[in-house]
Amino acid sequence: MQEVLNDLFPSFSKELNNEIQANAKIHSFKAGEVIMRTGQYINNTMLLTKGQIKIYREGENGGEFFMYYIQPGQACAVSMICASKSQVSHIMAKAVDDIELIMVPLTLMEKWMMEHRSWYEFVLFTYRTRFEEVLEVVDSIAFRAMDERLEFYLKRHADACGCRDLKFSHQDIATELNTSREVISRLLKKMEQRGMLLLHRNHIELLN
Amino acid sequence: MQEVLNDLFPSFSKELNNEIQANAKIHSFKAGEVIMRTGQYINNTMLLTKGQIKIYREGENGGEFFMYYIQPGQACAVSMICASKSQVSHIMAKAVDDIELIMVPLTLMEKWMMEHRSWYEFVLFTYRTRFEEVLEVVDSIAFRAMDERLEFYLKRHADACGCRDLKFSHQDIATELNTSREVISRLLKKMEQRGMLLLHRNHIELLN
DNA sequence: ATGGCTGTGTGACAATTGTTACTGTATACT
DNA sequence: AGTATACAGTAACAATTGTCACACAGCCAT
Repeated sequence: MQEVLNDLFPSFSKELNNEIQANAKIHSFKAGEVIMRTGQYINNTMLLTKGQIKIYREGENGGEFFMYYIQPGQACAVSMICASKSQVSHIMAKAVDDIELIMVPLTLMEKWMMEHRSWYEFVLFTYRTRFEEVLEVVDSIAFRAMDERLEFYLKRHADACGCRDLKFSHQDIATELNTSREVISRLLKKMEQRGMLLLHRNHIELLN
Repeated sequence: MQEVLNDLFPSFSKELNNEIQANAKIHSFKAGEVIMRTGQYINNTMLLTKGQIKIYREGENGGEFFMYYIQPGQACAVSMICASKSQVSHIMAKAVDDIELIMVPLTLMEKWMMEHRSWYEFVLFTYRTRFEEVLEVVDSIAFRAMDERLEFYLKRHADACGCRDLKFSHQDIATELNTSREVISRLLKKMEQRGMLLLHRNHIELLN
């Protein structure tokens, strides 16, 4: 675990690393598993060490609106914020691929805030970047029409996987943008005609 | 100031109150003044003691999308998050009426996190509630059509002022929801026909 | 190969939202 | 009082988005 921590969380102090190794547990989830449900009580802060997590906001009618990715070396801001009072989660987290994460009990999470400057800074950095990311999401839905939102969506996923080949069906995208498949098909077709991408079955190839 | 602190921030410890009185400055703004601009550097955390503040997200084309209110006894979460590294603001804050606030230099804000448990809890509480509030905003635009968003908007403003008479023009509402006046007029008219409210000039009276 | 399933393409249409244009009416100002 | 201005109502139309219906192609299992 020492190696993983040094690699992915280089800002953590030696003492903090020792505390983590002494107290935290490693969990793993299979691809597609739901890690945290809306309404579930949160008792741990999670540090992601392997794989990717997607964070969704759930609608009343079963919608799953995509908000952001969590990458290795990052933490779940919601689990940190809620942790302080064993609050209920307002989001849903799903494993994209097989993942591994370090679970820190909330009591320690709080204790370390006082004792370890590097932990304090990490937590605040996490808060800040997630807040900003959610603000960008607000932007995209408050100010932009579906065509631009789709571009924004594709771009973020390409950034997340670091590749130009996205393995989604049109229905997947429609669900995560809370619209219908036909709308996505139409808009993708237009983007293909403009030379922005190539469409394949279950797979979109970004150009340019 | 002691009295104001006791009244509006009852959770603060005596020692914290003393520190605040020794180090913080009181500022005031007139109704309608912009307190913080998008892109502006943040060097202070702000505690509101009088009046109300509205927080907006600004669009590229000049839109002012309303996100939430700050009430007396509350703080600006963005200024706390950004403060830690003198970051740039991603939101715009405007005084609704004449306001007064306590300005805390960011260096102290950080120092107190370590030294005063009541400050630490206050900051985390602020983060958490704001994050949740923004998530609700995401909900409203991601999952709901304009009629429901308008209801949500009116409800929040009625809660904020604690009254059933909202002194807005249709244009005000349209701007803050990033739509056009005609759309708001149409929807308000329908709501009036359903007996949900009464329309007057520059003034909407909620019923029920 | 056959049949069944999922994913995609498309047309037609409905509903919502955005835009333009033009009223009239209340309010503020001189 | 008379004028200018901001506000509100509304009709007509455009554009976008949502819904329904159906065709067809690729893939998998038998």
